[in-house]
Amino acid sequence: MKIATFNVNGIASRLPHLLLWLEKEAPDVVCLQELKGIDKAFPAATLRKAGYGAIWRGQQSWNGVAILARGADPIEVRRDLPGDPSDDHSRYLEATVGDVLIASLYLPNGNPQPGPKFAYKLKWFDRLIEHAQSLRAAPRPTILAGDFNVVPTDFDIYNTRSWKKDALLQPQSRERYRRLLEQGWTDALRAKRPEQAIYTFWDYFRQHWERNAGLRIDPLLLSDELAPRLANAGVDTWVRGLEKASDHAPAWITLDAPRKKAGRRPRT
DNA sequence: ATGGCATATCCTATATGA
Repeated sequence: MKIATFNVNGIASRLPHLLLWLEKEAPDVVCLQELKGIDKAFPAATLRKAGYGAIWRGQQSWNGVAILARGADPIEVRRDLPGDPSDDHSRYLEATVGDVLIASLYLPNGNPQPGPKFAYKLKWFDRLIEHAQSLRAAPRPTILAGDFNVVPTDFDIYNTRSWKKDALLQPQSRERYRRLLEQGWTDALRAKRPEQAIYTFWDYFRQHWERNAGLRIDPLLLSDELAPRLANAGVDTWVRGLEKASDHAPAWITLDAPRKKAGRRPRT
């Protein structure tokens, strides 16, 4: 089973890339972020023709998240992060696909900092930590995937020099990410490739892609029911190299089939 | 300290992103 997350930076502009990638890599479940369009503009029929059922929560111009499933329809569990009824950004969507609970999330960027946007980011992060804790309380295979807008450590960026004051590297952001992981989530790509420089974002400026000057900000977090099943993990960097690409590339994991429960084996 | 580029929209200009 292959599960991926991809910040498309505008699904209308990126639809050709999305379809090409789906066809080539055939992920079973996909979390999308930054749809940047209203619900009515979501290309559900086109994705259906490509073999994917979908749920989505759009928004005019900004944000927007979706969950796709190959040959299946994700069953929506929630479309809001709890904790602030006044928050109307489309940044969180949660569904079940088979026996897996999966969340597609787009954490606020938070720049410039300090300021109201950074305060919103930290508050949103606190709400995520609280909700994630409640998810951990249930014994169910769970994945949190998306654009977390945090560079977890200095190893997750090509060079910190011009990013020291950026919201993505602030101690407050990193401390929250660490606190989230401490609940018992496994950062799949880092767990699988502890010594490797892995990036999922290369900004459009200053030829960052050409220089592989990237950031790793699109993780997939696994609950402890799933961590032992982690088989492989990677980034489809070829998508970032396409003409008119998103500034993010899809990140993915593969999971082994669940182990048969001991004692349930039929006698031969 | 600024800007480089890309996207979307109330589009010869502005807001947002990371």
